[in-house]
Amino acid sequence: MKIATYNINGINARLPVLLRWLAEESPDVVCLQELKSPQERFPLKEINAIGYHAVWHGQKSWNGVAVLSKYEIEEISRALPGDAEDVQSRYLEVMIQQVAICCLYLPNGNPFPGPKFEYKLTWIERLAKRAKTLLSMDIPAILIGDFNIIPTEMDTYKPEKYVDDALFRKEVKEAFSQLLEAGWQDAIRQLFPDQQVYTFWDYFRQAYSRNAGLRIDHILLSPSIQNRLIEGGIDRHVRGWEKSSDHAPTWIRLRNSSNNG
DNA sequence: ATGGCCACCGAGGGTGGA
Repeated sequence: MKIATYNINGINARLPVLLRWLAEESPDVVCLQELKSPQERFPLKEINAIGYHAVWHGQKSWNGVAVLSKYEIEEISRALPGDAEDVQSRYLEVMIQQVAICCLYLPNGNPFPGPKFEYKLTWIERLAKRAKTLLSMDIPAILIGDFNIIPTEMDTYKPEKYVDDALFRKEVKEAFSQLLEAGWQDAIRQLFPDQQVYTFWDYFRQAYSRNAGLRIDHILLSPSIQNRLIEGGIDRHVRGWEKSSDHAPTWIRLRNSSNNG
């Protein structure tokens, strides 16, 4: 089973890019972030037409998350527990093929310091709590999406530029490493232990052609699914397409649970 | 040090992204 995450940065503006990538790479499951579309403007017809089911949680102008799948999708939740007042569409938890998949769009948090950064920290605490519950359930689970976290210096082209950036603040890096200490595995780093790999390149200043990137999209595996990790990668060439998102699709392939396929 | 690019909404520039 091939599972991907892709911050699409406006699903209607990027629909040709999304459909082309789906046709070429044929992932089984795709977690999308930043739909930037109200619920009713999600392009379901086009997505169904190429063989994908979809569950989504839209929002006018900002945020919005979706899960596309060739398999049946059972929706578990469309809100991260812990704050009934939070109206931002940033979390969608589903069950696909006995795997709990948590599609998330973690708040950016800039500028630091300020209320947006505080919201980010609170959101991370809520996520950590949900992640802990999932671990206690001892089921195959995946935290996947745009974390807006640069985990280590290795994950940015220029660490010194990001010291006081909300993506690289120590509180945020610590929260990420605590998830790993709790038992979650950073699948992409596991597969590329010594290599600088990025998932995002700014639109500014030819960031993509200079490879001035960040690794901020992540796929974290619960212990009970880690032995199923076969391979993974970042479809960085998609970032070079006309009208592309500033993120690139990031994916892993898992062995089937019942056999070695 | 700053701004640069791109999407959103809505009808012009303001806001958010990372």
